[in-house]
Formats: sequence, C-alpha cells, structure tokens
Amino acid sequence: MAQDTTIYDIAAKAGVSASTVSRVINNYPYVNKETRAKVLKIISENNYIQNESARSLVTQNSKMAGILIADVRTTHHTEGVYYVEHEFSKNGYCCLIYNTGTDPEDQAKYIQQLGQRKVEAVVLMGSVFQNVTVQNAIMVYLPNTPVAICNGYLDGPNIYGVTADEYGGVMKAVKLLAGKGRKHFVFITNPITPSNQAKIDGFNDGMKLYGEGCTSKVIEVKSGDIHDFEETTRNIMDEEPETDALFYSEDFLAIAGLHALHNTGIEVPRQVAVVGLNNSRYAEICNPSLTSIDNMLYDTSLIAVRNLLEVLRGGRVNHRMSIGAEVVERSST
DNA sequence: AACGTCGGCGTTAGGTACGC
DNA sequence: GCGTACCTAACGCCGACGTT
Repeated sequence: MAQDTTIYDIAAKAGVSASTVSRVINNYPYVNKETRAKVLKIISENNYIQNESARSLVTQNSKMAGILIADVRTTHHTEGVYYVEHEFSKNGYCCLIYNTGTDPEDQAKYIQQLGQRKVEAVVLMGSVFQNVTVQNAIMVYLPNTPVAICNGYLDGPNIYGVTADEYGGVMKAVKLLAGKGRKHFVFITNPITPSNQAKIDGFNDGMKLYGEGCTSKVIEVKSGDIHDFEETTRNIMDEEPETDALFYSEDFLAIAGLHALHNTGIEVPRQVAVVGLNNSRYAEICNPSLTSIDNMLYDTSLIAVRNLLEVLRGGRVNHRMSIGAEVVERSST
C-alpha cells in the first residue's frame, strides 16, 4: 500500500540513502541529475507520498490550520468557511473545521484541541467568538499561533480582527427607507452577539439621524428558531399593523419573515419593506428578492487568511481592519 | 559537488529494575 | 507476584555535519 512506503523503501530501491531521497523530495541541491531522475521514477512507480506527521515532527510545521464556526448547518459564516478553507488549501494547508456551539467554555475546549493538533493558524468565524473565555484560551493554548477573527475583535498580540462596518451598513439602510417615506421601523434580531449589537446600534443611531417623526423598536428572538421569527413577524403585524419597515439581523431570518408576510396576505414592499443582512445568495432568489446589507463575507474571509499567511511569513499586519458595508437594493424595498 | 551518517523532533509501547 | 518508576527503542523524516 502506498501509505506504507517510506523514504527508506525508496532509498533501498534506488540504491541511495534516505537523505538523498529527502533532498529529491524537497528539491534541495547537491543531487546528481541522473540520481534525482531515478529517485523520482521510483517514487512515481511506488505511489510514494510523504508522511506529513513525520515531517512535522522535524520541521515543527504541521501545515494545518484550524477553522472554528459555531454551527456549520445554519449560520451564514458557513460560506465564509468555504472561502477560508479554499484559501488555506491553495497555500498548502490542511484545515480542521470544528463546530463549537455558542458556549464560550466549549469554544475554549476547541481552542485547546487546536493547540494539541499544532495548527499553524486559526480563523474564528464570527463575533460569537468575541469573548474573554476564548481570548484567555488563545493566550494559554495558542500563545504563538496567529489567530484571525472574522467579523469581530479580540485583544491579543497574535490576534487579528477583520470586520465589515455593519453598524454603518444598517445606518445606510435606515437612511434609504426613511428617505422612501417609511415611518414605523422594527429591527428583529437573533441572540445578541457583538456583531448583532453593532447592527442594533447602527439601527438606533440611524433612526436618530434620519428617522425624524418615525417610530422604532428592537425585538430579540432568543431561541434562534426560524419558526419563531415567522411567529414574531406575524405578531408584530397583528399588534402594530402600521409597521412599514422590517429589518432582520440575517437574511435567512428575513426570508422567514417574508414567508410569514406572504402567508398572511401582507404585500411586500407596498405595505412593508423588508431588509436582510449578509447579502447571501438566498437574498437574490427569494420572492420578492431581498434588499440586504452586504457585510462583505468573501472579502473579510479572504483578508483574514491572507493576514495570517503574511504573519507566518514574518510580515506585519494590522490587528484591527474594517471594510465598508453596502446596501444592495432589491425588490423587497 | 554529491553523496552518506547520525542525532533528534514528541510521544508511546515495551522492557527492566526495584521495593514491598 | 504486584505495583511503580525509570529507561529505551521506535515511528518517518529532516538537516547539520562528515566523507569522498
């Protein structure tokens, strides 16, 4: 079997020493052309592949990166994981992807595991990791490993945060709808993370700035269950039928809202305008298509990985980076 | 220049020595 | 005989160093 073939087997077959084989594999100099060709031929014939575990024993480079996400099934960061993994892979890294849940203690345990696995870099997907427990775990278990956090910040000499300006993005959306004459705004959010808090702040400050003569309120749906968002939407329209602008902290929640509105015969956007956040693919294909605030997931994911690779190369990187968020207007407004 | 030799990376299984 | 403590070899590979 190919995985049982070692450089010693190759060396024996080629009539050279193991270190000559190692030099060939790693493309090091001081190997005769013919010897190199012969070794490469035997490597190919035997389907030899390097044992990365043994290699990392010597080099202290695992060529592994860790990606932590609260739950790959539901959050929009799933798409971010795709970009992050792809970028790591392009650069020769194998990724360990863990579902941590939202409990900081559990998240810390996964940080410890990444330390045990000797990963060379870590990406935390989402502001759900922006907590002191995770920060301490990084200090203890990954003190010399560069860590990036997408859509959040954590203090630490080896931690690099990349965020989109969701605060500003929500403000822009409030301005847009206020400008269209909407008067009664509701912001519906799932459990409050630092990122969701920034969205809420943007909503409230946007209302102060652009919402003269308007009403506004924020509702937190603690369960995170999609049916509860449908129910909340129905309740709002029942109790306050004058509501004419609904904001949701994520696109898929907004789509749940659209579903509920459709089923109760409320017209979007004539009666109520609906705004989501993430600018996901679902925003394009739902009916009506959803106006959404683009928090630049692709860009933040890519910047996170590239920052880590730059640090690993010995370069310097800003510990905090922020890029603008834009409103992408579609039929729901 | 073109090789080979050997120590060591971190961990563990297996062996040996010792006291009870 | 049993439990404990310590030692050694082994895994696959790299890289410093030695030899021709």
